[in-house]
Amino acid sequence: MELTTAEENYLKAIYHLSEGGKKSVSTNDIASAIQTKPASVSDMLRKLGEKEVIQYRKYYGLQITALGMRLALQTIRKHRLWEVFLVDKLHFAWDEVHEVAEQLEHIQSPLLIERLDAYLNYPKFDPHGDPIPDEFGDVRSRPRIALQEMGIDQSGQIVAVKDSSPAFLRYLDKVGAYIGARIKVLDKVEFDGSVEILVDQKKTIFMSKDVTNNILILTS
Amino acid sequence: MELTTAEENYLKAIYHLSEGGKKSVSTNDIASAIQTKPASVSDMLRKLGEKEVIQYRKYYGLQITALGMRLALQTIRKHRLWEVFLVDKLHFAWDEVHEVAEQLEHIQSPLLIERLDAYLNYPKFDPHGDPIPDEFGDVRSRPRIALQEMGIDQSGQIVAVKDSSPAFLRYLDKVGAYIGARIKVLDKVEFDGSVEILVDQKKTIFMSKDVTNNILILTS
DNA sequence: ATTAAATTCTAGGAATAGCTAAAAAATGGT
DNA sequence: ACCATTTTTTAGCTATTCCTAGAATTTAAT
Repeated sequence: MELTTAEENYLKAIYHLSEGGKKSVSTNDIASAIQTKPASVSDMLRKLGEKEVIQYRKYYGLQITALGMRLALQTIRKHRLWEVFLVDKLHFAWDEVHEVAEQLEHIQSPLLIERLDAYLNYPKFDPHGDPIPDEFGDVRSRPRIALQEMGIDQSGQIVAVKDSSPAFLRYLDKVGAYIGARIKVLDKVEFDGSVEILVDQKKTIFMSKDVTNNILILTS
Repeated sequence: MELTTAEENYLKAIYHLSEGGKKSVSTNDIASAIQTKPASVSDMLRKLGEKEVIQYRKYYGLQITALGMRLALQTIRKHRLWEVFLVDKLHFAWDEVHEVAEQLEHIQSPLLIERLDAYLNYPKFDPHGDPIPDEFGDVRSRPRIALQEMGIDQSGQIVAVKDSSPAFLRYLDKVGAYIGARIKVLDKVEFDGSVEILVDQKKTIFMSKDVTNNILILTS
């Protein structure tokens, strides 16, 4: 079963909104997620329902089907593999990859993705630390906690960011807090929640609570 | 000025047909080149005329403008760079690259192409030996002759193929006549026009006239 | 030069995907 | 339980790009 580019984008948004912990996904949510109008969303939901990638009951919510899940994960896999390519091979910055990957994810060629995956050495996480589903849609996610939740002397590795806005990513780059960096909590300030951390056993930096809440750590 | 994917494909076809030595490009030619109906072509020509990438007079032919030329060469540049990527990096075979490159060429990101070009080490020719235009649309083409036209003892390098059908490309791969191979003509058979050549100073192979007419050589 | 054949264009229609405006249904406050 | 607000859907339009059928124009043949 083939999906158009627009359908793939809707399905991906629906998947992300479903995973986001929300019990039910609303038409308005989807509309603002993909920058379109609710009326257009209604139209598309009907179509996605007919294609059986979602179960759709008018005025009530929708539920993504097993088929829909599989297709969404395929698109997400492609998106994240391309992001790895752009950053690792073409030296794009974190904040430059998204819109290009958004286009590349719609290229249709199973062989291409297979070869790209091999070429990148079967990466398990994208540059933002999000897991890359395998060809069957299986995602191996690791238990992660916010840097803010860590205790003094606890150490781990930066594996993801919650906020991936260009401004935030640029800040992280500047202070050397890249995905994969090994960090250790040296001190926490009670008063404002700011944290002092050691990065890669050599550089000490301070981060505000706003920042540490947005950095996810795989503890060790 | 922005072109849609469909417009880019028409313009590219028009460019190729114009370069093909034809004095004027017909609606039928375009239709068969891009596998569509003449009626659809007429429609599109009107639109391309309005966008001033071609000069179009109903019932008489069309002429590609300087603007159209520049845009067509940009698309061709992208197509050929992607082909190099697919073959050099992802180890695609000659006959597997075309349809994927056909999709990749429409990705819009000047930065991507700039980085890809650098990553591939600024290649001047694609895997079929066709020249890659630079960012300004300049093409440095080399004088090439058909293998069939070479004399005995003349040597050179395979730089392109006229017929790039999968069957032909597979045949070339099988006999070891890849793009870039250095060859020397050992003998020519008067009777049927077949040619005996030495490939890379080690392997001797026979090729029929049909084959040698489709292989282009940069003589040395 | 006139007619037949081929080519090319126009008209009208279908599918996709978006929009606005307005109707229908669900939700929330009192 | 009712009414107002919010959410969602439907209806009707627009634009793109393709199609078929048929009309207009050019070309080729006698």
